[in-house]
Amino acid sequence: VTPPRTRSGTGATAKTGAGARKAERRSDALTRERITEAAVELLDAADEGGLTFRALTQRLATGPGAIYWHVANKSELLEAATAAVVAAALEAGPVSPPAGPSGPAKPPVSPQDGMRTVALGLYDAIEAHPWLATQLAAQISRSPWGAVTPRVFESIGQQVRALGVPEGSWFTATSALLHYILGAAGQNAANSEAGGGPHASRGAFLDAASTAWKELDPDDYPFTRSVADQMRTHDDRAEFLAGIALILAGATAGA
Amino acid sequence: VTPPRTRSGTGATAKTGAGARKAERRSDALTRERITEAAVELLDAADEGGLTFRALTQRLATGPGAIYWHVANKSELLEAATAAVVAAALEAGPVSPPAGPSGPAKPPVSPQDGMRTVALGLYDAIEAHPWLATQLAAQISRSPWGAVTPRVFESIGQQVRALGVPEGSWFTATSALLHYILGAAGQNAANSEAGGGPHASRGAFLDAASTAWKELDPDDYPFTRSVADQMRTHDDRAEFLAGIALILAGATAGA
DNA sequence: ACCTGAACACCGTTCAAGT
DNA sequence: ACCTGAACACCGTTCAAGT
Repeated sequence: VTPPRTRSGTGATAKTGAGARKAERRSDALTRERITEAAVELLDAADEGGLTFRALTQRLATGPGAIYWHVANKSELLEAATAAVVAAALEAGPVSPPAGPSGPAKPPVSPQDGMRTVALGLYDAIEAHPWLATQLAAQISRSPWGAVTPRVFESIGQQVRALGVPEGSWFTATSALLHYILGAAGQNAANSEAGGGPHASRGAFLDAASTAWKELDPDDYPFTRSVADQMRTHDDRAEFLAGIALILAGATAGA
Repeated sequence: VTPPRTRSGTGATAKTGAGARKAERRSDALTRERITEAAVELLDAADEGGLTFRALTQRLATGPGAIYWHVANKSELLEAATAAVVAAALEAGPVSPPAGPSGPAKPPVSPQDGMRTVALGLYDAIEAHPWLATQLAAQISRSPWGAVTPRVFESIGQQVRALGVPEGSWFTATSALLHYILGAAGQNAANSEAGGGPHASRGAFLDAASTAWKELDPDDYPFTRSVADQMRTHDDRAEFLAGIALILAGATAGA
């Protein structure tokens, strides 16, 4: 009575129109991968609340029992969706994991470029899948022994090491970078999401926030007011990378 | 037909036994503060999932309609609970907000101590209320114009300024610190929570994680394996402060 | 082995009705 | 103005039954 535990696929992000797709083909068998793929699509379409066993059964043209045969419960499904998206985001990075039987030896990248690649890979994945930041954070703190945590930690950590951070600070620096990446990218994703379109009302969103900040009480909020413009005018990607650079400066300074 | 919008109280964390309390007194009127207080208690007792309108009505000895008269919906209730706990955590800090008609002038604190006080205030609040990290992160990214975001941002930012960080880096440094604090404290809270007791099986939790990390494939996970011990043996509070110091070192270095 | 779908115990929210 | 509580539309999950 043990369900099959197939390894989670890597490329589970099949792009489709955001609209609800009607029940379609169902000639091929139901697999853990197909379920995970559908889960990712539902999460992308309607964020957190979009993933429902009802919606899932409709999209896959089955009953809930069929899904529960492949997946233990909803949180396992969320873990699988997270793992799939993270794997896809990280495999393009400079630390490509299995590497095969030694391919044609990629050109070496500078440590700075390596770090940027990893950080932006996660940044872009979170922008494409806004639910990812929350899920990743939850999974990392809830089960550090899971598959996802070491995968992310390793990718960042290898860059930390390559950049010459002293060994005593490896854990601290990697943790700081990890938390910053998730937090900043998550915030950016929320900004991008506001208003539906990827860039439609993003400016309006930031304008509203900036304006609200400038209307705060000058006595209680002098700092926030003074920084309101800095927040509205910045380029998000550049700002994100500036944060990475700032942390790395601290990590290599000896701390 | 507009419900009253009383200002959210500051000290809403009334400590009570963790067990479910039976329906009690109900002589006094229902207020937004009393509802928020009960919400915080339910969240503390059973994390995220513990806050339910059913549980809330039972604890307050009312029907759901009564609660909906004071509070628009569940997410507003979560916002209020977050705001109350954050206010309590921050009011002890070095930047005490209204300050009254200039009291007896507190002894000046060094910028380093000020930063530590603010950071540890949030750290402790998150450890006492593990749901806080997620809620705060969600609220900060979803509505930067809300009441909570500027409150937290200001507290951290004033310390950043006091520490002599160049103005061009204020926003970046404050963001990095904020995300680090939420992430690291959230992770610590999850560790503490594992096993119910505050310190009961925390060691076991970290041991399990550390052991799992050391059993990873040496080819794919050299870095994670090498820091497995660093993660198990560290003192959490010291590690947390080391992260703060690391980011500040980067921020003051010129970045 | 794999799938079906009715059923169960919940949940947030509404709203006519009371005081 | 404030509260009651039945009702609604959902949700995750189970499980006897089919193939």
